[in-house]
Amino acid sequence: MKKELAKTYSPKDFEDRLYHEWEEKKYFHAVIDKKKKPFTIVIPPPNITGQLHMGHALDNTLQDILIRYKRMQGYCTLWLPGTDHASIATEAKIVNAMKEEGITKDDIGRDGFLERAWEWKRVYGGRIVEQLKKLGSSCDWDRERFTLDDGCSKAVQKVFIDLYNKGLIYHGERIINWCPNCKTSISDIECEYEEQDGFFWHINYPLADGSGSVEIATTRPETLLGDSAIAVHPEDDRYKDIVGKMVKLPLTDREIPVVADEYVDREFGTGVVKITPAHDPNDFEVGKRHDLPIIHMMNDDATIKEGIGGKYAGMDRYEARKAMVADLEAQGLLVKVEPHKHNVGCCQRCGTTVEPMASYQWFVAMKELAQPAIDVVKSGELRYVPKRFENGYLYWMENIRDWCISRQLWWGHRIPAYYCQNKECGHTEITLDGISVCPKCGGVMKQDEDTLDTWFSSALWPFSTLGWPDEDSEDLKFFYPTSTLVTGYDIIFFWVARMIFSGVEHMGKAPFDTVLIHGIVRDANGVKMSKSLGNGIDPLEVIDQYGADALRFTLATGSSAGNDTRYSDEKVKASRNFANKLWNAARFILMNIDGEIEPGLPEKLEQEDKWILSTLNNTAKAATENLENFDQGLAAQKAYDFIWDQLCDRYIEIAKTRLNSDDKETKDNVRRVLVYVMNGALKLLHPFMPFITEEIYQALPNNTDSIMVSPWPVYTEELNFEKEEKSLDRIFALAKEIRALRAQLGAHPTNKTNLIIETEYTDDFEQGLVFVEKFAFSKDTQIVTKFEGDAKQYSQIVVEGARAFIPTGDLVDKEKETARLNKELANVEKDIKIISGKLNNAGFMAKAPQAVVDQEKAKLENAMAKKEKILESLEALN
RNA sequence: GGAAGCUUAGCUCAGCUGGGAGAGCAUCUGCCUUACAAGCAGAGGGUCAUAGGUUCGAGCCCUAUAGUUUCCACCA
Repeated sequence: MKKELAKTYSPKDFEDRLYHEWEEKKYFHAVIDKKKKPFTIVIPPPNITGQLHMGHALDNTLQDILIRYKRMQGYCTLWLPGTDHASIATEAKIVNAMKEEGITKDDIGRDGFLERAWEWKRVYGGRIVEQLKKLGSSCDWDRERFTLDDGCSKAVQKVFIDLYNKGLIYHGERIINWCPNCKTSISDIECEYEEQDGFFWHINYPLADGSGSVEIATTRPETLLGDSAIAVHPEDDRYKDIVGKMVKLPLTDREIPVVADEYVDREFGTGVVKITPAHDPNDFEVGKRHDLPIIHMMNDDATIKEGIGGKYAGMDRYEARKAMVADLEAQGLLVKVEPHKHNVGCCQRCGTTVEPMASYQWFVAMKELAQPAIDVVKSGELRYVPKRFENGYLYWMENIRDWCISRQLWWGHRIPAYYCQNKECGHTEITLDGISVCPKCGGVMKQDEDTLDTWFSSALWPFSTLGWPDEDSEDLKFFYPTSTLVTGYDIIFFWVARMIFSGVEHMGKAPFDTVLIHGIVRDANGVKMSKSLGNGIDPLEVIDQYGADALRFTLATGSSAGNDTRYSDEKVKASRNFANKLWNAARFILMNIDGEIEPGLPEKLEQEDKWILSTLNNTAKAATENLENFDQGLAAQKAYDFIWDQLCDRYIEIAKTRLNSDDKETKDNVRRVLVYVMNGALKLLHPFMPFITEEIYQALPNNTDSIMVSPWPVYTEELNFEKEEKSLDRIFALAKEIRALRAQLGAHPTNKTNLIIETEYTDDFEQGLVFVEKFAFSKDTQIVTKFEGDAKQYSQIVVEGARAFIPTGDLVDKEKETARLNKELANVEKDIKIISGKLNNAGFMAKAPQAVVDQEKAKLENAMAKKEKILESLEALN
């Protein structure tokens, strides 16, 4: 024996130890073996600002399950880990930390800031990695990457340049979402809409020729300062006459034209819209069509601009709104104010209301990139599990807009664009190598100050981490495309979609064949766990209390693909109890094998051995199918049911008789089966509960040092014992009936039931009978003799043709027994009615498959027999 | 405004291509049976949201309705 198991299950005592052992033995490390098929997962890189939360725990548990399963199946498995620099999130944290010290970014400058950022990474970047290890994640840490490391940065630069050269990245003025708090542009999907109660202000714009005024309605009166026109629908008869005229822009001395544009909805508001090209995407388009000036009226902190804003200059946008509305009212230009609900875009990061602004930024032209990314899903080259997530993906891709990728941040990949400072030259150079002298005019070149959207680098993750752009990288050749990507539905657009088009564009192949989508983790009340609500539960505390295995098992069985899962302590406790059950079963086996037992099965198998082996065999088959279908929860459940119900509650109980035998061979045989079945069960459970299964496996006799690298159980015909399985399942049904009867009769466990059995079954039942004697129904029942004498003196139980008789005596309460029998009689009669109804149905007889018909016929026969017996018994009682 | 998911036992959820409703927790009863009380043996509890339809047969397929959640769009 190699190892002792502690008396009580205490995961803390071995989880860390085993993890270190695995790491030392390099079990996580993928060594390219061309004889094997690769199976690769790239981790969704957690932010370096992050702390492990339940979402990570779920995501990584699912990945580890797949990886461990495939590793045992003999694939060359690589789970590639890493972290994300998380440009905006990290920068915000550092800025906040600096605030405490009373320092701003400008105080320390770009280099000083980056120094701090790297220091932050050094201190906190490893935190989440250590936390992932607590969970048991079998990542190849030798290949750990960081989105801002040299390799990834090189990939980013190359992609930028390639796309620029193909004309798919461009610099231009567009309406972007501006966060006045983060002081950077953000992409469309980083802008989250929130319904707010606002107002609709109706304002009169006087016609310049003095012939009256035009009433417009707006939710944002302060942007009036940036108006460059008002617009009406070209076919709106009400306003036909004013098109082309000028109106006086209130609160300013400007005059702006009335234009006609089909964009205007005649039904909405007054049918007249103020056009502010610099601060509204639709107005921007209208402005382009009518060649209107773009008037920027706000600074990057959302205060009103000097020079445009007049007396409002310097005011915050909401302050200005108040002041302007008051002034409009004073001038009699405010017609009315209506309450109005509308959606306001907010910064995903900080919640500040974003300001749509016309701005010069870098964009990725998406249309051309999107099409192949649509095709790979439509053709089935890449699939989502569950499939329904393909709809959202395709819709998004088909309606995609250009991606704003430049950020006014310092922490990130700096844009490799250099501009000639000589205004007459103005040359732009995009280059990997940096450049300080203009190749055209010899002037000074300066690099773009901006960095790239953090998702630009994560989009390349499946190949940048494997060595790209080095085409000769062995890792890249062997492991790309990767296999399964596991992530939550919340980042399909941010990340998955972008990886797909990037992979197709730069590698010519989709980056993975399957995207496994899971839901989010909610608390016991179904509320999304979040920092701000404070309802998050720290996975590390759960691990500390119940063990990583219990947490993993809970998360794996808690939901099916694509669906949210509710976390509750009760569930973890139940999982821990299961681990405890397994632990004790293992202890029992170890206690009884008493020295070395040869791994492998004995020559002679008893009926119950065949039953448990066959059941294990079928469980392996079913669980494997579940895993292949990405139904991890179902596979885990199968292992659970097998271990608890079949192995512990039945086989181990049965085995006790033989373990007590004086015959060495009898004893050894059952010991070997016990060890074999336990090993098999451990393997089926290992992907879900890696620690406890390893700890037990190492204590049991077997052929491999670690369960991690032992082969996955494969279904085999040799261990398929259908007859024994059926026969014993029938016996168990009988046992259940007997126990139920005993319970109803109030029999005390020490008061043994004398049991007499009669059956129409011959061979296998005779064997079953022998077995029943061994099992003895948990020692509360014993067989005294075969049936003889007057059936009327017995309570009886019928299970598919087998009958058991319990002598009526002190055990039987006459009234209770009569009631029980009457109830059973009613049930049987109901069954008979249903079944015969079916059999008399011409349609059923004509169309149902023969097997179903036969099944029904057998059921009817059984039920009829049962009815007879019950009637007999009732008669006997009275 | 558009789309998708969900509605099954008191609670949380499984139920594969249609063939007589399941688990865990909770509740109740009896047991410290020498691996495990984090356990064992039982019991109760469901017109599978509602109404139609297809079918010999529907929790499962179709249609509509209600409730609920989420995503997308964002007409000032």
